[in-house]
Amino acid sequence: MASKNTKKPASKSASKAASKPAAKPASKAAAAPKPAVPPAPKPGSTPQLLRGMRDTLPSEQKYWHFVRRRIENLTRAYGYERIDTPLLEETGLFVRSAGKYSDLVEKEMFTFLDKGGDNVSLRPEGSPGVVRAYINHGMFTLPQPIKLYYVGSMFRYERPQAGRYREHHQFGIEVFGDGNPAMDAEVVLLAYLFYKELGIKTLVNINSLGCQQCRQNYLTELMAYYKPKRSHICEDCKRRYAKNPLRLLDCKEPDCTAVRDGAPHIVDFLDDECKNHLMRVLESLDEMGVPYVLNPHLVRGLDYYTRTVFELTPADDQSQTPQALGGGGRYDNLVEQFGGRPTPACGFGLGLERAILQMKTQETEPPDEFRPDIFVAQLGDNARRKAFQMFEDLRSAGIMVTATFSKNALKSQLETANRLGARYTAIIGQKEVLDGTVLIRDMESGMQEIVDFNKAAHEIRKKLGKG
RNA sequence: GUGGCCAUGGUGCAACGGUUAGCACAGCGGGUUGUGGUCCCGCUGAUAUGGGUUCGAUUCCCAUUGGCCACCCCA
Repeated sequence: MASKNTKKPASKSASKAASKPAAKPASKAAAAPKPAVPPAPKPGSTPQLLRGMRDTLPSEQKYWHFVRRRIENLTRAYGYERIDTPLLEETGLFVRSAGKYSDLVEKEMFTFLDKGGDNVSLRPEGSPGVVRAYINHGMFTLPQPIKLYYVGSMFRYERPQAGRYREHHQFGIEVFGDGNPAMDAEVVLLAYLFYKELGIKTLVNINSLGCQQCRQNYLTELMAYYKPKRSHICEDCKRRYAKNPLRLLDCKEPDCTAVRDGAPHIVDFLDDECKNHLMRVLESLDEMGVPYVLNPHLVRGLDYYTRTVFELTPADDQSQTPQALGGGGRYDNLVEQFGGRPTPACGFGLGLERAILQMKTQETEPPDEFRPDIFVAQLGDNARRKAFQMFEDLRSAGIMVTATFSKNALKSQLETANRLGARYTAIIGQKEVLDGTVLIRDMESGMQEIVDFNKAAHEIRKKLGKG
Protein backbone atom coordinates (compact mmCIF):
# COMPACT_ATOMS: atom_id res chain seq x y z
CA MET A 1 0.00 0.00 0.00
CA ALA A 2 0.92 3.65 -0.02
CA SER A 3 3.77 4.91 2.03
CA LYS A 4 3.01 4.30 5.59
CA ASN A 5 3.69 7.09 7.98
CA THR A 6 7.40 6.74 7.94
CA LYS A 7 7.94 10.03 9.58
CA LYS A 8 5.38 11.83 11.61
CA PRO A 9 7.28 14.55 13.36
CA ALA A 10 5.10 16.32 15.83
CA SER A 11 1.51 16.05 14.75
CA LYS A 12 0.55 13.20 17.00
CA SER A 13 -1.17 14.50 20.06
CA ALA A 14 -2.04 17.73 18.38
CA SER A 15 -4.70 16.34 16.07
CA LYS A 16 -6.40 14.44 18.82
CA ALA A 17 -6.55 17.28 21.23
CA ALA A 18 -7.91 19.56 18.56
CA SER A 19 -10.93 17.38 17.84
CA LYS A 20 -11.99 17.04 21.43
CA PRO A 21 -15.58 18.13 21.78
CA ALA A 22 -16.29 21.12 23.90
CA ALA A 23 -16.52 19.33 27.19
CA LYS A 24 -20.19 19.28 28.05
CA PRO A 25 -20.70 18.76 31.73
CA ALA A 26 -22.05 15.37 30.73
CA SER A 27 -23.96 13.31 33.23
CA LYS A 28 -21.85 11.63 35.84
CA ALA A 29 -21.67 7.96 35.15
CA ALA A 30 -19.58 6.19 37.74
CA ALA A 31 -16.21 6.52 36.05
CA ALA A 32 -16.36 7.51 32.43
CA PRO A 33 -13.15 9.03 31.20
CA LYS A 34 -14.37 8.65 27.63
CA PRO A 35 -16.01 11.67 26.03
CA ALA A 36 -19.73 11.51 25.35
CA VAL A 37 -19.09 11.89 21.65
CA PRO A 38 -15.86 10.21 20.63
CA PRO A 39 -13.62 11.92 18.10
CA ALA A 40 -14.32 10.95 14.52
CA PRO A 41 -12.15 8.04 13.42
CA LYS A 42 -9.51 8.60 10.79
CA PRO A 43 -11.07 8.57 7.35
CA GLY A 44 -10.33 5.30 5.62
CA SER A 45 -9.83 3.36 8.80
CA THR A 46 -11.94 0.24 9.06
CA PRO A 47 -14.61 0.14 11.74
CA GLN A 48 -14.13 -2.74 14.13
CA LEU A 49 -16.59 -5.19 15.56
CA LEU A 50 -17.29 -4.42 19.20
CA ARG A 51 -15.90 -6.92 21.66
CA GLY A 52 -18.04 -10.00 21.99
CA MET A 53 -20.29 -9.09 19.04
CA ARG A 54 -20.55 -11.20 15.94
CA ASP A 55 -21.81 -11.06 12.41
CA THR A 56 -23.81 -14.04 11.24
CA LEU A 57 -22.65 -14.56 7.68
CA PRO A 58 -24.63 -16.17 4.86
CA SER A 59 -22.59 -19.34 5.22
CA GLU A 60 -23.80 -19.67 8.82
CA GLN A 61 -27.45 -19.09 8.11
CA LYS A 62 -28.37 -22.68 7.44
CA TYR A 63 -27.71 -23.46 11.08
CA TRP A 64 -29.92 -20.64 12.22
CA HIS A 65 -32.70 -21.54 9.82
CA PHE A 66 -32.54 -25.09 11.02
CA VAL A 67 -32.66 -24.13 14.69
CA ARG A 68 -35.51 -21.66 14.21
CA ARG A 69 -37.49 -24.22 12.29
CA ARG A 70 -37.15 -26.70 15.15
CA ILE A 71 -38.26 -24.06 17.59
CA GLU A 72 -41.33 -23.26 15.54
CA ASN A 73 -42.31 -26.88 15.14
CA LEU A 74 -41.80 -27.70 18.77
CA THR A 75 -43.62 -24.71 20.17
CA ARG A 76 -46.51 -25.15 17.77
CA ALA A 77 -46.86 -28.78 18.69
CA TYR A 78 -47.04 -27.95 22.38
CA GLY A 79 -49.29 -24.94 22.00
CA TYR A 80 -46.92 -22.06 22.74
CA GLU A 81 -47.45 -18.62 21.23
CA ARG A 82 -44.72 -16.23 20.32
CA ILE A 83 -44.07 -13.02 22.18
CA ASP A 84 -41.46 -10.37 21.46
CA THR A 85 -40.45 -7.84 24.08
CA PRO A 86 -38.02 -4.92 23.84
CA LEU A 87 -34.28 -5.29 24.01
CA LEU A 88 -34.12 -2.24 26.23
CA GLU A 89 -35.91 -2.02 29.56
CA GLU A 90 -35.55 0.02 32.70
CA THR A 91 -32.67 -1.33 34.73
CA GLY A 92 -34.86 -1.85 37.77
CA LEU A 93 -36.78 -4.60 36.02
CA PHE A 94 -33.73 -6.83 35.99
CA VAL A 95 -32.43 -5.76 39.36
CA ARG A 96 -35.73 -6.63 40.99
CA SER A 97 -36.05 -10.01 39.31
CA ALA A 98 -32.53 -11.41 39.21
CA GLY A 99 -31.57 -9.97 42.56
CA LYS A 100 -29.37 -7.06 43.45
CA TYR A 101 -26.46 -9.29 44.39
CA SER A 102 -26.64 -11.67 41.49
CA ASP A 103 -23.61 -11.67 39.22
CA LEU A 104 -25.94 -10.88 36.39
CA VAL A 105 -26.81 -7.54 37.91
CA GLU A 106 -23.56 -6.81 39.69
CA LYS A 107 -21.25 -7.21 36.75
CA GLU A 108 -22.85 -8.45 33.59
CA MET A 109 -25.35 -5.85 32.50
CA PHE A 110 -25.10 -3.33 29.69
CA THR A 111 -26.43 -0.43 31.68
CA PHE A 112 -26.42 3.25 30.80
CA LEU A 113 -28.29 6.49 31.19
CA ASP A 114 -30.34 7.52 28.18
CA LYS A 115 -30.66 11.11 27.04
CA GLY A 116 -33.58 11.66 29.35
CA GLY A 117 -31.49 10.50 32.26
CA ASP A 118 -33.31 7.20 32.73
CA ASN A 119 -31.27 4.25 33.85
CA VAL A 120 -31.81 1.57 31.23
CA SER A 121 -30.28 -1.80 30.37
CA LEU A 122 -30.04 -4.13 27.44
CA ARG A 123 -31.85 -7.24 28.53
CA PRO A 124 -29.53 -9.91 29.95
CA GLU A 125 -32.26 -12.55 29.97
CA GLY A 126 -35.77 -13.00 28.71
CA SER A 127 -38.05 -13.78 31.60
CA PRO A 128 -38.45 -10.38 33.30
CA GLY A 129 -39.67 -8.69 30.14
CA VAL A 130 -42.19 -11.42 29.50
CA VAL A 131 -43.46 -11.29 33.05
CA ARG A 132 -43.84 -7.54 32.76
CA ALA A 133 -45.75 -7.97 29.49
CA TYR A 134 -47.99 -10.58 31.07
CA ILE A 135 -49.00 -8.13 33.74
CA ASN A 136 -49.08 -5.00 31.57
CA HIS A 137 -51.45 -6.57 29.08
CA GLY A 138 -53.73 -8.20 31.56
CA MET A 139 -53.04 -11.69 30.29
CA PHE A 140 -54.29 -13.05 33.59
CA THR A 141 -57.81 -12.36 32.30
CA LEU A 142 -57.30 -14.86 29.49
CA PRO A 143 -57.81 -18.58 29.95
CA GLN A 144 -54.81 -19.93 31.83
CA PRO A 145 -52.25 -21.24 31.42
CA ILE A 146 -50.65 -18.73 29.10
CA LYS A 147 -47.87 -20.47 27.21
CA LEU A 148 -45.40 -18.15 25.54
CA TYR A 149 -42.09 -18.46 23.73
CA TYR A 150 -39.52 -16.04 22.45
CA VAL A 151 -36.36 -16.02 20.38
CA GLY A 152 -34.04 -13.07 20.55
CA SER A 153 -30.86 -11.32 21.56
CA MET A 154 -29.62 -11.12 25.11
CA PHE A 155 -26.70 -8.96 26.22
CA ARG A 156 -24.14 -9.57 28.91
CA TYR A 157 -21.04 -7.54 29.57
CA GLU A 158 -18.53 -10.33 30.00
CA ARG A 159 -15.14 -11.40 28.72
CA PRO A 160 -15.97 -13.34 25.59
CA GLN A 161 -14.70 -16.76 24.60
CA ALA A 162 -16.00 -19.56 22.44
CA GLY A 163 -19.70 -20.05 23.14
CA ARG A 164 -19.83 -16.89 25.20
CA TYR A 165 -20.59 -13.56 23.61
CA ARG A 166 -21.77 -10.17 24.70
CA GLU A 167 -24.74 -10.54 22.44
CA HIS A 168 -26.18 -13.99 22.25
CA HIS A 169 -29.50 -15.47 21.29
CA GLN A 170 -31.89 -17.42 23.42
CA PHE A 171 -34.93 -19.48 22.82
CA GLY A 172 -37.11 -19.36 25.88
CA ILE A 173 -40.56 -20.34 27.04
CA GLU A 174 -42.63 -19.03 29.92
CA VAL A 175 -45.83 -20.55 31.26
CA PHE A 176 -48.15 -18.58 33.52
CA GLY A 177 -51.03 -19.74 35.64
CA ASP A 178 -50.22 -23.38 36.06
CA GLY A 179 -48.68 -24.65 39.27
CA ASN A 180 -49.02 -28.30 38.49
CA PRO A 181 -45.75 -30.25 38.71
CA ALA A 182 -46.60 -31.76 35.34
CA MET A 183 -46.04 -28.28 33.94
CA ASP A 184 -42.52 -28.14 35.36
CA ALA A 185 -41.90 -31.45 33.68
CA GLU A 186 -43.29 -30.23 30.38
CA VAL A 187 -40.92 -27.28 30.48
CA VAL A 188 -37.96 -29.56 31.11
CA LEU A 189 -39.21 -31.88 28.40
CA LEU A 190 -39.31 -29.12 25.83
CA ALA A 191 -35.75 -28.07 26.60
CA TYR A 192 -34.67 -31.66 26.34
CA LEU A 193 -36.59 -32.26 23.12
CA PHE A 194 -35.23 -29.13 21.52
CA TYR A 195 -31.69 -30.41 21.84
CA LYS A 196 -32.68 -33.91 20.92
CA GLU A 197 -34.18 -32.62 17.69
CA LEU A 198 -30.87 -30.99 16.92
CA GLY A 199 -29.10 -34.26 17.47
CA ILE A 200 -27.55 -33.14 20.75
CA LYS A 201 -27.60 -35.39 23.77
CA THR A 202 -28.05 -33.49 26.99
CA LEU A 203 -27.98 -34.18 30.67
CA VAL A 204 -30.65 -32.56 32.81
CA ASN A 205 -29.55 -31.46 36.27
CA ILE A 206 -32.47 -30.77 38.52
CA ASN A 207 -33.05 -29.55 42.06
CA SER A 208 -35.66 -27.85 44.18
CA LEU A 209 -35.15 -24.61 46.05
CA GLY A 210 -38.44 -24.95 47.85
CA CYS A 211 -40.82 -22.15 48.66
CA GLN A 212 -39.82 -19.09 50.63
CA GLN A 213 -40.56 -20.77 53.91
CA CYS A 214 -38.45 -23.85 53.35
CA ARG A 215 -35.73 -21.80 51.82
CA GLN A 216 -35.59 -19.55 54.85
CA ASN A 217 -35.29 -22.54 57.10
CA TYR A 218 -32.59 -23.95 54.95
CA LEU A 219 -30.63 -20.71 54.77
CA THR A 220 -30.61 -20.44 58.53
CA GLU A 221 -29.21 -23.94 58.71
CA LEU A 222 -26.75 -23.35 55.90
CA MET A 223 -25.36 -20.25 57.52
CA ALA A 224 -25.11 -21.98 60.83
CA TYR A 225 -23.09 -24.65 59.06
CA TYR A 226 -20.80 -22.17 57.33
CA LYS A 227 -20.35 -19.79 60.23
CA PRO A 228 -17.51 -21.67 61.96
CA LYS A 229 -15.91 -22.52 58.61
CA ARG A 230 -15.73 -19.03 57.20
CA SER A 231 -11.97 -18.90 57.42
CA HIS A 232 -11.72 -21.83 55.01
CA ILE A 233 -13.62 -20.34 52.13
CA CYS A 234 -12.58 -17.96 49.37
CA GLU A 235 -13.10 -14.22 49.35
CA ASP A 236 -16.03 -14.46 46.98
CA CYS A 237 -17.70 -16.94 49.24
CA LYS A 238 -17.25 -14.70 52.24
CA ARG A 239 -19.16 -12.11 50.31
CA ARG A 240 -21.76 -14.66 49.32
CA TYR A 241 -22.13 -15.68 52.92
CA ALA A 242 -23.12 -12.14 53.77
CA LYS A 243 -25.25 -11.29 50.78
CA ASN A 244 -26.44 -14.35 48.91
CA PRO A 245 -25.68 -17.49 50.90
CA LEU A 246 -27.44 -19.86 48.55
CA ARG A 247 -24.70 -19.25 46.03
CA LEU A 248 -22.14 -20.70 48.42
CA LEU A 249 -23.18 -24.01 46.92
CA ASP A 250 -22.13 -22.83 43.50
CA CYS A 251 -18.46 -22.15 44.15
CA LYS A 252 -15.90 -24.19 42.23
CA GLU A 253 -12.89 -23.40 44.43
CA PRO A 254 -11.45 -26.67 45.75
CA ASP A 255 -11.44 -25.47 49.36
CA CYS A 256 -14.99 -24.29 49.07
CA THR A 257 -16.29 -27.42 47.45
CA ALA A 258 -14.71 -29.40 50.27
CA VAL A 259 -16.65 -27.35 52.77
CA ARG A 260 -19.73 -27.50 50.63
CA ASP A 261 -19.72 -31.30 50.47
CA GLY A 262 -20.54 -31.45 54.14
CA ALA A 263 -23.24 -28.81 53.88
CA PRO A 264 -26.87 -29.65 54.49
CA HIS A 265 -28.97 -30.36 51.40
CA ILE A 266 -31.95 -28.21 50.70
CA VAL A 267 -34.07 -31.20 49.75
CA ASP A 268 -33.93 -32.24 53.38
CA PHE A 269 -35.55 -28.96 54.36
CA LEU A 270 -38.44 -28.99 51.96
CA ASP A 271 -41.86 -28.96 53.53
CA ASP A 272 -44.30 -31.67 52.56
CA GLU A 273 -45.86 -29.67 49.79
CA CYS A 274 -42.59 -28.73 48.16
CA LYS A 275 -41.20 -32.21 48.56
CA ASN A 276 -44.29 -33.67 47.03
CA HIS A 277 -44.06 -31.22 44.17
CA LEU A 278 -40.51 -32.27 43.45
CA MET A 279 -41.38 -35.94 43.58
CA ARG A 280 -44.18 -35.46 41.13
CA VAL A 281 -41.97 -33.52 38.74
CA LEU A 282 -39.46 -36.35 38.81
CA GLU A 283 -42.19 -38.91 38.28
CA SER A 284 -43.43 -37.06 35.26
CA LEU A 285 -39.92 -36.89 33.84
CA ASP A 286 -39.62 -40.64 34.32
CA GLU A 287 -42.88 -41.15 32.49
CA MET A 288 -41.75 -38.95 29.66
CA GLY A 289 -38.41 -40.68 29.41
CA VAL A 290 -36.31 -37.61 30.15
CA PRO A 291 -33.01 -38.63 31.73
CA TYR A 292 -32.02 -36.43 34.67
CA VAL A 293 -29.73 -36.21 37.65
CA LEU A 294 -30.85 -34.83 40.99
CA ASN A 295 -28.17 -32.29 41.87
CA PRO A 296 -28.49 -30.88 45.38
CA HIS A 297 -25.93 -28.16 44.64
CA LEU A 298 -27.72 -26.65 41.69
CA VAL A 299 -29.01 -23.22 42.69
CA ARG A 300 -28.75 -21.03 39.57
CA GLY A 301 -27.81 -17.41 39.45
CA LEU A 302 -31.19 -15.76 39.71
CA ASP A 303 -33.05 -15.03 42.90
CA TYR A 304 -36.57 -15.45 41.62
CA TYR A 305 -36.70 -19.20 41.39
CA THR A 306 -38.93 -21.25 43.64
CA ARG A 307 -39.11 -25.00 43.84
CA THR A 308 -37.91 -26.52 40.58
CA VAL A 309 -34.64 -25.40 39.00
CA PHE A 310 -32.83 -27.21 36.22
CA GLU A 311 -29.91 -26.87 33.87
CA LEU A 312 -28.88 -28.71 30.72
CA THR A 313 -25.32 -29.61 29.83
CA PRO A 314 -23.90 -31.63 26.94
CA ALA A 315 -24.14 -35.31 27.87
CA ASP A 316 -20.66 -36.17 26.64
CA ASP A 317 -18.85 -33.22 28.21
CA GLN A 318 -16.49 -34.67 30.78
CA SER A 319 -15.09 -31.38 32.02
CA GLN A 320 -15.59 -30.23 35.57
CA THR A 321 -17.46 -27.14 34.55
CA PRO A 322 -19.24 -27.82 31.30
CA GLN A 323 -20.87 -24.83 29.68
CA ALA A 324 -24.59 -24.85 30.32
CA LEU A 325 -26.74 -25.17 27.25
CA GLY A 326 -29.69 -23.75 29.05
CA GLY A 327 -31.64 -23.70 32.23
CA GLY A 328 -34.75 -22.58 33.95
CA GLY A 329 -37.25 -23.38 36.61
CA ARG A 330 -40.31 -22.29 38.46
CA TYR A 331 -40.84 -18.75 39.73
CA ASP A 332 -44.15 -18.65 41.53
CA ASN A 333 -43.55 -15.32 43.26
CA LEU A 334 -42.24 -13.14 40.49
CA VAL A 335 -45.54 -12.01 39.02
CA GLU A 336 -46.77 -10.92 42.42
CA GLN A 337 -43.44 -9.28 43.15
CA PHE A 338 -43.99 -7.20 40.01
CA GLY A 339 -47.37 -6.11 41.25
CA GLY A 340 -49.48 -8.70 39.49
CA ARG A 341 -51.85 -11.07 41.22
CA PRO A 342 -50.22 -14.21 42.61
CA THR A 343 -49.54 -16.42 39.61
CA PRO A 344 -47.53 -19.60 39.40
CA ALA A 345 -45.09 -19.62 36.52
CA CYS A 346 -42.14 -21.46 35.04
CA GLY A 347 -39.91 -21.41 32.02
CA PHE A 348 -36.45 -21.77 30.56
CA GLY A 349 -33.88 -20.04 28.39
CA LEU A 350 -31.59 -21.89 26.00
CA GLY A 351 -28.48 -20.54 24.30
CA LEU A 352 -28.65 -20.79 20.55
CA GLU A 353 -24.99 -20.07 19.86
CA ARG A 354 -24.10 -22.90 22.17
CA ALA A 355 -26.60 -25.18 20.51
CA ILE A 356 -25.05 -24.45 17.14
CA LEU A 357 -21.58 -24.88 18.57
CA GLN A 358 -22.60 -28.34 19.75
CA MET A 359 -24.01 -29.18 16.35
CA LYS A 360 -20.70 -28.27 14.82
CA THR A 361 -18.58 -30.25 17.25
CA GLN A 362 -20.81 -33.24 16.55
CA GLU A 363 -20.58 -32.48 12.85
CA THR A 364 -24.31 -32.48 12.36
CA GLU A 365 -24.74 -30.30 9.35
CA PRO A 366 -28.19 -29.04 8.54
CA PRO A 367 -29.39 -29.46 4.99
CA ASP A 368 -28.90 -26.50 2.73
CA GLU A 369 -32.45 -25.51 1.97
CA PHE A 370 -31.55 -23.09 -0.75
CA ARG A 371 -29.96 -25.44 -3.18
CA PRO A 372 -31.66 -24.66 -6.49
CA ASP A 373 -33.31 -27.31 -8.60
CA ILE A 374 -32.52 -25.49 -11.79
CA PHE A 375 -30.53 -22.57 -13.09
CA VAL A 376 -31.81 -20.59 -16.06
CA ALA A 377 -29.06 -19.51 -18.45
CA GLN A 378 -29.59 -17.20 -21.38
CA LEU A 379 -27.68 -15.91 -24.40
CA GLY A 380 -28.60 -12.66 -26.07
CA ASP A 381 -31.37 -10.13 -25.62
CA ASN A 382 -34.20 -12.13 -27.16
CA ALA A 383 -33.22 -15.12 -25.14
CA ARG A 384 -33.09 -13.09 -21.97
CA ARG A 385 -36.72 -12.12 -22.45
CA LYS A 386 -37.70 -15.76 -22.84
CA ALA A 387 -35.51 -16.69 -19.92
CA PHE A 388 -37.35 -14.31 -17.62
CA GLN A 389 -40.55 -15.96 -18.73
CA MET A 390 -39.11 -19.41 -18.13
CA PHE A 391 -37.87 -18.34 -14.72
CA GLU A 392 -41.35 -17.28 -13.68
CA ASP A 393 -42.96 -20.38 -15.19
CA LEU A 394 -40.67 -22.58 -13.17
CA ARG A 395 -40.99 -20.56 -10.01
CA SER A 396 -44.77 -20.61 -10.06
CA ALA A 397 -44.60 -24.35 -10.67
CA GLY A 398 -42.97 -24.64 -7.27
CA ILE A 399 -39.48 -25.33 -8.56
CA MET A 400 -36.45 -23.83 -6.81
CA VAL A 401 -35.03 -21.74 -9.60
CA THR A 402 -32.22 -19.26 -9.84
CA ALA A 403 -30.38 -17.24 -12.50
CA THR A 404 -27.95 -14.40 -13.05
CA PHE A 405 -29.54 -12.32 -15.77
CA SER A 406 -26.71 -9.83 -15.66
CA LYS A 407 -24.19 -12.30 -17.02
CA ASN A 408 -24.03 -13.11 -20.70
CA ALA A 409 -21.34 -15.70 -21.25
CA LEU A 410 -22.75 -19.19 -21.04
CA LYS A 411 -19.52 -20.32 -19.50
CA SER A 412 -19.83 -18.06 -16.52
CA GLN A 413 -23.50 -18.90 -16.11
CA LEU A 414 -22.73 -22.61 -16.00
CA GLU A 415 -20.00 -21.88 -13.53
CA THR A 416 -22.46 -20.14 -11.29
CA ALA A 417 -24.99 -22.91 -11.71
CA ASN A 418 -22.35 -25.36 -10.67
CA ARG A 419 -21.30 -23.38 -7.67
CA LEU A 420 -24.87 -23.07 -6.48
CA GLY A 421 -25.27 -26.81 -6.79
CA ALA A 422 -28.13 -26.67 -9.30
CA ARG A 423 -29.31 -30.08 -10.46
CA TYR A 424 -30.21 -28.82 -13.93
CA THR A 425 -29.53 -25.85 -16.11
CA ALA A 426 -32.07 -24.59 -18.63
CA ILE A 427 -30.25 -23.00 -21.56
CA ILE A 428 -32.02 -20.58 -23.85
CA GLY A 429 -30.13 -19.11 -26.83
CA GLN A 430 -31.08 -17.70 -30.22
CA LYS A 431 -31.67 -21.16 -31.63
CA GLU A 432 -34.01 -22.15 -28.84
CA VAL A 433 -35.91 -18.89 -29.14
CA LEU A 434 -36.54 -19.57 -32.84
CA ASP A 435 -37.52 -23.19 -32.26
CA GLY A 436 -39.65 -22.48 -29.21
CA THR A 437 -37.57 -24.92 -27.19
CA VAL A 438 -35.24 -24.98 -24.22
CA LEU A 439 -32.14 -27.07 -23.61
CA ILE A 440 -32.13 -28.93 -20.32
CA ARG A 441 -28.71 -29.90 -19.06
CA ASP A 442 -28.22 -32.41 -16.28
CA MET A 443 -25.37 -30.91 -14.28
CA GLU A 444 -24.34 -34.24 -12.86
CA SER A 445 -24.04 -36.28 -16.04
CA GLY A 446 -23.70 -33.51 -18.62
CA MET A 447 -26.54 -35.04 -20.65
CA GLN A 448 -28.69 -32.56 -22.49
CA GLU A 449 -32.10 -32.76 -24.06
CA ILE A 450 -34.28 -30.43 -26.05
CA VAL A 451 -37.69 -29.76 -24.55
CA ASP A 452 -40.64 -27.77 -25.80
CA PHE A 453 -40.58 -24.37 -24.15
CA ASN A 454 -44.13 -24.61 -22.89
CA LYS A 455 -43.68 -28.08 -21.49
CA ALA A 456 -40.45 -27.35 -19.70
CA ALA A 457 -41.92 -26.75 -16.26
CA HIS A 458 -43.88 -29.96 -16.47
CA GLU A 459 -40.84 -31.95 -17.66
CA ILE A 460 -38.66 -30.61 -14.93
CA ARG A 461 -41.15 -31.37 -12.24
CA LYS A 462 -41.18 -34.91 -13.55
CA LYS A 463 -37.39 -35.13 -13.44
CA LEU A 464 -37.35 -33.82 -9.91
CA GLY A 465 -39.89 -36.37 -8.86
CA LYS A 466 -42.40 -33.67 -8.05
CA GLY A 467 -45.06 -35.26 -10.20
C1' G B 1 -13.68 -8.82 36.83
C1' U B 2 -8.63 -12.23 37.26
C1' G B 3 -4.58 -14.95 34.85
C1' G B 4 -2.23 -16.79 30.36
C1' C B 5 -1.48 -17.36 24.92
C1' C B 6 -2.01 -14.91 20.29
C1' A B 7 -2.65 -11.10 15.94
C1' U B 8 0.71 -11.57 8.31
C1' G B 9 -4.02 -10.96 1.78
C1' G B 10 -11.18 -13.20 2.05
C1' U B 11 -9.40 -18.19 4.45
C1' G B 12 -5.35 -21.48 6.17
C1' C B 13 -0.18 -21.17 6.71
C1' A B 14 5.44 -19.41 5.77
C1' A B 15 9.57 -15.89 6.48
C1' C B 16 13.24 -12.15 7.95
C1' G B 17 16.30 -6.45 12.20
C1' G B 18 17.65 -4.36 5.83
C1' U B 19 16.51 -4.20 -1.73
C1' U B 20 9.94 -6.73 -5.28
C1' A B 21 6.84 -10.20 2.56
C1' G B 22 6.47 -16.44 0.09
C1' C B 23 2.83 -20.67 -0.56
C1' A B 24 -2.03 -22.97 -0.92
C1' C B 25 -7.24 -22.31 -1.38
C1' A B 26 -10.90 -18.79 -2.69
C1' G B 27 -11.84 -14.44 -6.08
C1' C B 28 -11.15 -12.15 -10.95
C1' G B 29 -9.29 -12.72 -16.20
C1' G B 30 -7.50 -15.87 -20.07
C1' G B 31 -6.66 -21.07 -22.78
C1' U B 32 -10.90 -17.44 -29.57
C1' U B 33 -16.67 -17.82 -31.71
C1' G B 34 -23.24 -21.13 -27.21
C1' U B 35 -21.16 -25.54 -22.22
C1' G B 36 -19.57 -25.77 -15.55
C1' G B 37 -17.36 -28.99 -11.80
C1' U B 38 -10.64 -31.57 -13.78
C1' C B 39 -6.15 -29.12 -16.04
C1' C B 40 -2.72 -24.93 -17.64
C1' C B 41 -1.39 -19.52 -17.52
C1' G B 42 -1.93 -14.63 -15.55
C1' C B 43 -3.89 -10.87 -12.09
C1' U B 44 -5.82 -8.70 -7.62
C1' G B 45 -4.95 -8.80 -2.49
C1' A B 46 -1.79 -8.71 3.86
C1' U B 47 2.18 -7.47 8.26
C1' A B 48 -4.78 -4.92 13.52
C1' U B 49 -4.01 0.44 15.55
C1' G B 50 -0.79 4.02 17.99
C1' G B 51 3.75 5.04 20.11
C1' G B 52 9.00 3.72 21.18
C1' U B 53 14.12 1.41 20.34
C1' U B 54 17.19 1.46 15.76
C1' C B 55 20.83 4.09 10.35
C1' G B 56 16.62 0.80 9.23
C1' A B 57 11.02 -3.02 12.03
C1' U B 58 6.41 -6.42 9.47
C1' U B 59 10.23 -8.73 13.01
C1' C B 60 12.32 -6.15 19.38
C1' C B 61 9.59 -3.15 23.53
C1' C B 62 5.07 -0.59 25.45
C1' A B 63 -0.01 0.76 25.05
C1' U B 64 -4.69 0.18 22.63
C1' U B 65 -8.08 -2.89 20.04
C1' G B 66 -9.63 -7.69 18.97
C1' G B 67 -9.44 -13.23 19.25
C1' C B 68 -8.62 -17.75 21.98
C1' C B 69 -7.87 -20.59 26.66
C1' A B 70 -8.40 -21.21 32.00
C1' C B 71 -11.04 -18.91 36.12
C1' C B 72 -15.57 -16.17 37.96
C1' C B 73 -20.28 -16.89 36.23
C1' C B 74 -23.53 -18.22 32.86
C1' A B 75 -26.65 -19.20 27.58
